Amino acid sequence: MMVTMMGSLSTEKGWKKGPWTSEEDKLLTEYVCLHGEGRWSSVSKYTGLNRSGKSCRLRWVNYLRPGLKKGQLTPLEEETIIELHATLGNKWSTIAKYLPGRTDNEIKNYWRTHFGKKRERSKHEKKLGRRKPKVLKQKQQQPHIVSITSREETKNQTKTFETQNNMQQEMGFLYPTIEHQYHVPLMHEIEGFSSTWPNTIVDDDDDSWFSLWDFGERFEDYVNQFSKCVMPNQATFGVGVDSMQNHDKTFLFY
DNA sequence: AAAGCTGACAACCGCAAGATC
DNA sequence: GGATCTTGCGGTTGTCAGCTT
Repeated sequence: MMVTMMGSLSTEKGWKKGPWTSEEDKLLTEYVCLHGEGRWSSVSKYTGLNRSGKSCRLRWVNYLRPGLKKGQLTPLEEETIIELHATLGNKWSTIAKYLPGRTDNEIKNYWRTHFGKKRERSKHEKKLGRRKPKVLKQKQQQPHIVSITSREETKNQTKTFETQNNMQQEMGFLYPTIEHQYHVPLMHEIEGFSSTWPNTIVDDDDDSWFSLWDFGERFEDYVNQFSKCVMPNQATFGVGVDSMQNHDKTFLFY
């Protein structure tokens, strides 16, 4: 039998589920103030809250914890997410470490909203035989997309950069773990690049994800910088030619 | 005006790893 | 050393508001 997820149902153990009330929030907040974070399974015992430890932790981490930023992500945060996802993949908690005040859940939702569904829709359209590139909503206000490299110019230039573990890094950010002190430059940290993410068209091709980006004259510069950097969990980083019809752009794939 | 669609968000689930008994 | 418990993570789904048709 299908169980309604969001309704105020109780589990077999008797835990309440569904949206939290302000009273429940208050009880949980008081508990954390007194006992600190952790010991989530004890929350119900001390507060009378009929919520599982898991549910309490999630509510605290994603909604009640002090210092959380509310509201829309800034363009810089969006850019950071996109770039980190390109290197880290779906490591939402790791990505969240670079965005103070933002939760992994929030970032995950953002990504799925802006890219996941577009991919699904793209696949759907592919089935229907009408593939069209989709311009990201946030980028539509930016200037028109400029062709970077012609199809003919890059047709036979597809190349792959193996990740390199011991490169001396000069720009970008550091991964937090000791064993991954890699340095990957963010777009805006490369001299000459805009502080905002370039115009982007998103589409999918099987299970890979790629973008068409307007790098202007600095495309090769960025590729060279990026290819010097270690990309954890990514086997390759490459440059190829857009395979979509009617598009003559260079793209990056992961 | 109503129905359908879409994006944003909150919250649950399963699983895995680490901690504790 | 094994069983159990706790915690954290990533994936998924339901709801709702706003937009489009």
